[in-house]
Amino acid sequence: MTLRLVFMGTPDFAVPTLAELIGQGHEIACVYSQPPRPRGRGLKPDPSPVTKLAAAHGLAIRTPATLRDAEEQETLAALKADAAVVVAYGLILPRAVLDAPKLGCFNLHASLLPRWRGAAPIQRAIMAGDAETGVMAMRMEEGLDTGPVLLAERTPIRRKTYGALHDELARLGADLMVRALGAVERGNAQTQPQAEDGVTYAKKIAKDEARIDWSRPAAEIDCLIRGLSPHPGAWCEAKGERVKILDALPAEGRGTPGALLDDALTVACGDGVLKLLRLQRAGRGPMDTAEFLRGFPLHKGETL
RNA sequence: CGCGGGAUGGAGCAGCCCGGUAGCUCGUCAGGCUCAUAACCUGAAGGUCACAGGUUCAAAUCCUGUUCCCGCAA
Repeated sequence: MTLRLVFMGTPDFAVPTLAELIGQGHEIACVYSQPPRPRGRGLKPDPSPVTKLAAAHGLAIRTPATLRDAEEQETLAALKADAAVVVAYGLILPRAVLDAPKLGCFNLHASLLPRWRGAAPIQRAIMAGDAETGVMAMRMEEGLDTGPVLLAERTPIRRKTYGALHDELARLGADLMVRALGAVERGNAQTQPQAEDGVTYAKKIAKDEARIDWSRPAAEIDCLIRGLSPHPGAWCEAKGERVKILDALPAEGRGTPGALLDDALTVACGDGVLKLLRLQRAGRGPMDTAEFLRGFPLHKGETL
């Protein structure tokens, strides 16, 4: 039993799902992804992670800048797919596209909807200090992440970083989507409308959000650091140099916000203190506190 | 050619501008000391200073090219 699918996705988060669908033996009629954009050092155009995986498997690839024009929609409809699987694609799907696949379009979203609809659900959940998050497979509608849910999987956030949670959810999501499609294929998929209460939106991360304001409570800064680690990385300035903080642990204590309370990178915050555990200087690799201090001495009394 | 930083014993760095015996903080090993709070003392091993050319009596250090890593930006 296999389905004829169209896959739409772009970043690393979507890769495990595509890989799993290929592994399951589904027929991938075409893979849609964002066009190669100038990125990285040198601003050289680089194909998206999904594009690379699709290319490695010899799959048909399309990278339109938009799905709004009729010609592109006809091309899609001509594929006569059973279903479309959409994971972090990055383009709005117009009605015509949503209606093209026989069984519909299904989306994988990395949050416990209706909380954190939108672009950066994993980061926002951590930054907000949520106790748990998860992934959901839903049937797509025209609204932004508003469709009825088929399956969900939860996971506690604890002290996970964005990077760790991202990878975990990408794996859980891949498995979830395979199961959801299985139900769809058998015709016994159950869907449940999203709750009307508790809707929040996960806005994209703005660059000025990544700068640490030591006058904020330690617990809040801790969430900011984990939510942005390792990318793009919360940062502060030390000796006029930009330093990313990749991991830290809140503790008891008090002092002038930004002040170092010892020789081991314990920083005073607006409420409580934060022990910096892993950091990275511009141009250098990430390193633990002890290593960092050997090459970049910071002492009690200095201020970040 | 978007801007910029970096490559030095196992780790993190200094030295490079003002060429001339390779240094610091750790780690490792040996011995000593001490029964303990990331201990201390002594000693030792370990580096073709990313790679390839060039300049020079002499290059980690100056010049040229190459490779790799990273920050910004997107």
